[in-house]
Amino acid sequence: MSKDNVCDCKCIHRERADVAIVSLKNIKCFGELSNFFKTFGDETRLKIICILDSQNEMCVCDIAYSLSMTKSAISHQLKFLKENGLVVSRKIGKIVFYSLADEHVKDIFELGIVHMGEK
Amino acid sequence: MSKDNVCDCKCIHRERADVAIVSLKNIKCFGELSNFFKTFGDETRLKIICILDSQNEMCVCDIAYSLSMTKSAISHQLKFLKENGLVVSRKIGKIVFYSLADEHVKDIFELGIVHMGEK
DNA sequence: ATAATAATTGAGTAATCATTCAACTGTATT
DNA sequence: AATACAGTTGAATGATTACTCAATTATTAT
Repeated sequence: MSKDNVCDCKCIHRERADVAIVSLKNIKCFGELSNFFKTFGDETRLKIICILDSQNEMCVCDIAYSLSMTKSAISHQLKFLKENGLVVSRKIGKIVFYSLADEHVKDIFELGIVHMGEK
Repeated sequence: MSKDNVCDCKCIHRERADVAIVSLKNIKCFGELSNFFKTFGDETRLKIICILDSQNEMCVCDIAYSLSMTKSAISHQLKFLKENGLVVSRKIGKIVFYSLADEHVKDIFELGIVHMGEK
């Protein structure tokens, strides 16, 4: 789509739009940030986060068992979670233990729970 | 997939899995909660949230102009945002003004920004 | 009534994504 | 060396989804 004729409207509140455009320019990381939130936006991944929120660390096997899903499916999702900075892992022998990356992940997850409770 | 043979592993930490299963059972709303987070997980929607975070309220037209997108595309996303409880709207004449639904939405968005900043 | 405009809607499409399946890697045990 | 098992990986597939386009609704102005 061409940038020229992209908005098919006579903008009503030009000043407001200008403020909006400035606030958009202040944030450099919409792509990364939306990926971060997208990671919370899947039921399976959210359940993994819930599990890791209740335990210090869990291996792939335990998570798969707890969710009645295959190790493969869980491993794919853990990769997604790791790539987007929500979990970290450490390997001991054959076993890989996963845990939440930091307090922000806990905070955001728990804020979501509170939000649901208040509806 | 049958529930019986769903996890292809010999579970290593049975006690941990049992704790995990209990913590999963405590939360009734994974579907709704993942939809709530999913709404933050798209670049366009996140920009709309950013805009509404910087202004009390904005009409569809202004948002479309600010993002160089069509009113139709924005309207579809606003519908998604509204259905998942992130925005509210009020109509004045022909114009529909949208704003963030509550403080939780602001909090989660701003927590995300902080999280990005610390990486 | 007619025209103009803000916004919504539904169908269509291309892109993205969650899970499955089968093959594979790395580590420990015998 | 051979076997077993925890975990990963890539391709395939069916489902979901973001945006476009064209048509439509609701409101205001002439």
